[in-house]
Amino acid sequence: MIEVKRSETTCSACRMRDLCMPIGLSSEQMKLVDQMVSTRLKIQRGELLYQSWQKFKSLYAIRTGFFKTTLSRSDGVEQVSNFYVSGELLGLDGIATNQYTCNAYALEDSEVCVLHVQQFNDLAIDVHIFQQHIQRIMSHEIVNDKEHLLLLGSMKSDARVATFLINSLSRMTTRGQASDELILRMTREEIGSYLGLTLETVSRTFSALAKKGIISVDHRSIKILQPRLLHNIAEHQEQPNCRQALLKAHVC
Amino acid sequence: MIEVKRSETTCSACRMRDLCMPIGLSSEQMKLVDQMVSTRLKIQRGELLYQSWQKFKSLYAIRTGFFKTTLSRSDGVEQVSNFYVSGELLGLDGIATNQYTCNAYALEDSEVCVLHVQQFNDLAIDVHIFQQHIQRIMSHEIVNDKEHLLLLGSMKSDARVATFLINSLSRMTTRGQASDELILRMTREEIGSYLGLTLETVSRTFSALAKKGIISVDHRSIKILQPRLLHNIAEHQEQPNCRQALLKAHVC
DNA sequence: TAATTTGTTTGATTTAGATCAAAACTTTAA
DNA sequence: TTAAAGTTTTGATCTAAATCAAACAAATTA
Repeated sequence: MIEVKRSETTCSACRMRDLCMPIGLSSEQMKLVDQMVSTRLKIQRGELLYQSWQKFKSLYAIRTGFFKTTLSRSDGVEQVSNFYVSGELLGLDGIATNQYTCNAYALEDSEVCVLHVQQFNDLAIDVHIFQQHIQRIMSHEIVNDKEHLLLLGSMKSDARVATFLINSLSRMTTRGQASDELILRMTREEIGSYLGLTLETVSRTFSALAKKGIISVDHRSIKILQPRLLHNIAEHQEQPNCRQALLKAHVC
Repeated sequence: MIEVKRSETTCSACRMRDLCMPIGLSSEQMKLVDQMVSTRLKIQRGELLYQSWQKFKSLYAIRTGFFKTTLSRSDGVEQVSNFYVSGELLGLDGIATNQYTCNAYALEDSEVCVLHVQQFNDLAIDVHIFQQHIQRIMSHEIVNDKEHLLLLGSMKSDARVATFLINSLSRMTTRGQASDELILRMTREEIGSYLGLTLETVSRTFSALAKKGIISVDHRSIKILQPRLLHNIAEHQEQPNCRQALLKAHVC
């Protein structure tokens, strides 16, 4: 990506064009977009960026750091719904009803660019390509959620954990350094909550995969030793378990 | 599938304005939108409207009928991801990658309005309000999916079934006739697939609710006798079960 | 540095819901 | 009208994963 020098007031590293902008905007339009994302925000580890039921005011592009979003049950207990890394966009769930429906927590000290929805709307009138791009990101979010639905609705615990590892790794590697090593930013409990499992089951599954030599686990550093086998486990649907919650595809 | 091309007489019941159009379009813009939804399509019970991996060509507004969407696992087995009633929009999952990611089946003889994506894009340039509206619908889809995630990740079987009944009823009643009676269009197996349960568990839960006098079940017709108690079951999170997959909210 | 809190692993036991099985009921087809 | 296929209910049994429990390791604080 080619860096275009821009006026001193702007936070160069957080411009939308660098984060997730598609080609197709004129420099005129670009200028408008850049004006919009001029606000940065630092969030400390453990802090809440936004909360369910708050008025939707902004989208947040993650500059650096790591976030989780959680869904609140009626009794106040929370389930992790997603993890977000730098370059990704937080807050899309707020567009529907003008209220956020998730809680977004920083899992490490982070920095975000703030896209105020007012500016955003004003801009959209001029820059429909930008809006189309947001639409694409939203559709991606839908696709991700559907995958997650499939995982929660039909996969066994070891397949869930394997899928989690594979996805985490690919998400890291697409954003820069490729490797077979994964540094987890979240606790076993948070992984469990995300996967619909208890923390003990997550831990046991890690141990079992390590014993088989498929991964090695050192605290929060996971090394994928046999990616092929890990994929098999993620994919594998055993015959006897095949009925659960699923529709006859005349496979089993 | 029977293609019904339209002459100059508009298919009044399927115009976007009637389905899901917000206020805010000029009659000029309205005219453009109407031109776009000029194609109708009849789909018979059991038929496929679109399929995972097909090229994304259109959105479909349901005029009459009832649909399910399913997600395909790598082994071909399918899980129900949602049900759609008349007035709702199918195909949004295709925008992200220009491929559908679900399979959409008609559960009864249905009719849809076709929104060709090409026209859709041409139009969007002129009618950004329309695009904003689509964005809202997409965000709603995200919110729904998140709710479904919460259900699959943390609710017990009886709460899942109760939630399903409550949501089904409210979805019906918002679209016209209010009542305490619900005609299910899908099999127990499809409900189970949607809820991450087996058909037997769904059936047993219906029976248990009926025995308690909370609902009455007559084949596919369900009457809600004690909505208050049904809500309790949907909401209720028992203390002992509180740990599963969930985060400390210092509630239990 | 020790003390405290927070997170992780591993083992023993329990259980909600899956699986297996079979009868009964509904719909479609012939 | 009967037959065949598809759907639903109910019962008996099994099992994957939850729960309970306890020791241990890391991180944080005093």
